[in-house]
Amino acid sequence: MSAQTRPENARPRLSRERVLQGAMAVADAGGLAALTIRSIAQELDVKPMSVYHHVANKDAIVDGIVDLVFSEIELPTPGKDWQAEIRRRSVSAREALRRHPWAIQLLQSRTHPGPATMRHHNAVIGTLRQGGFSVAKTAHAFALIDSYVFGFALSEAALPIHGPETVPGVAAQMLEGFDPNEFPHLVEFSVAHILQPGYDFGAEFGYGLTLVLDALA
Amino acid sequence: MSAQTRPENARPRLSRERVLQGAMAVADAGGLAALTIRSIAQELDVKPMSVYHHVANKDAIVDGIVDLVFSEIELPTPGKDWQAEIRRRSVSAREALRRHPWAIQLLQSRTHPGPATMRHHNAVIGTLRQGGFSVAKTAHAFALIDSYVFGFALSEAALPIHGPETVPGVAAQMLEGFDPNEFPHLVEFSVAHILQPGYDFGAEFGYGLTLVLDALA
DNA sequence: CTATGCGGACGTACTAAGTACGGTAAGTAC
DNA sequence: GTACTTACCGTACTTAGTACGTCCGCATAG
Repeated sequence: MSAQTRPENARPRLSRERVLQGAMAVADAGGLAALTIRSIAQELDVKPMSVYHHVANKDAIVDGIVDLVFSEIELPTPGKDWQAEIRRRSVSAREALRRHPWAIQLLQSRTHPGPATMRHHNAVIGTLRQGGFSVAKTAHAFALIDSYVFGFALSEAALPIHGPETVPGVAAQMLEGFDPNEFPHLVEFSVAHILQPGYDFGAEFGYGLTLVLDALA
Repeated sequence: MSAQTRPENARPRLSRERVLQGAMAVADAGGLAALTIRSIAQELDVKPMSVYHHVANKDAIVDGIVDLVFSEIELPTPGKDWQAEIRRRSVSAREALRRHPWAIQLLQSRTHPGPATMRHHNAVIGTLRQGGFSVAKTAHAFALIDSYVFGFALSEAALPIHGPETVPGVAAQMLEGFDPNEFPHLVEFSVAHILQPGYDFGAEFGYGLTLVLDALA
């Protein structure tokens, strides 16, 4: 029998793509702290040092998975209605960052954008320019929109809330050790809003996005 | 001679406060990666394990310095003109995060707010409420403003730019390895705006802040 | 078929970091 | 003085990133 292919039950060959996908799976499951060379190797059913045949070092892996996240964001189409296109891309970006919250804190430290990141920025800028924005206005709009989108994702990820049922416990824990009378506005806000049934911070996103896009128009 | 006081040239006693100040100095100087127990100890002229007599673990140090950053933000005063007060606090917040850019990526993972953080949130919410915002509108405004402020700080910190003279080199490095024709909008934007003398991303902050505050009014 | 070369996977081991555990010395209360 | 407390430190264990060298299996040359 020819040995040109591996036995069916063998794992496929390692590759840069498989390393990055494995790394993303690890980060999704356990957060950035769980992302170690050893955990990635285990996820891929391989020994740690094998990973290094496909990526230079851990930083390259991190750069790679950040670009993977950008590749999940729907690109706006330059030439079409800018407001609708930017809205679609913003909603998509927020969803991507919700799926991969660990990516947010990496956005800051990564200075080696990958191809998906470049395509993304190019498409956003092109959509604004062809939507009638001058170069200077494009800069304003780009800064405002992305600050809002990424900032919202940051706030959302900072909330230790995973499902409505966890809200009361978290709120109680945050206030524990403090005198409630010292923070009357915070207490009123918690009781009258956050602790109400049906509270969902994520719903705020659309409200702010509409306000921002209208303000730019 | 009495030994009730240490010799003059001796370092002062360690304390939780000195540990946090030392940790902040280390982070300011070398970023989060440089923040290790050993580096903090060296900064304080002490051995590593001595630090642990004043803080429970490294996480407690991180929680502590995040709260220190919040303590540097000017609080808005409930009852006064909300727009002016929120603007002052937002400008102050952005400046604090520029002094301590490492704090941004920590905002996300910290779920144990300190007293300064609580005071800050309380003051912001109080200012909005007494500015005439309903509880629901306060939630909208709070989410929008803070998303913008923190998101802007995140974007600003993500730029590997430290002074105008470094811009061309960074831009060149980012495009290196890519075909410029693939990203025409990005190239136009870079050439026509970013590479112009006097370009300063930070100046965008005020523009977006005004737009956001006006939209809320 | 055998020999040979190459590249992917791996074993070992070094360094740095967090921190558990117990020791020691200086101060404090009586 | 004696006993207790507090602050500081020495040692050592564990987990991480990764440099270095080895081995094995496949592909191609002969």
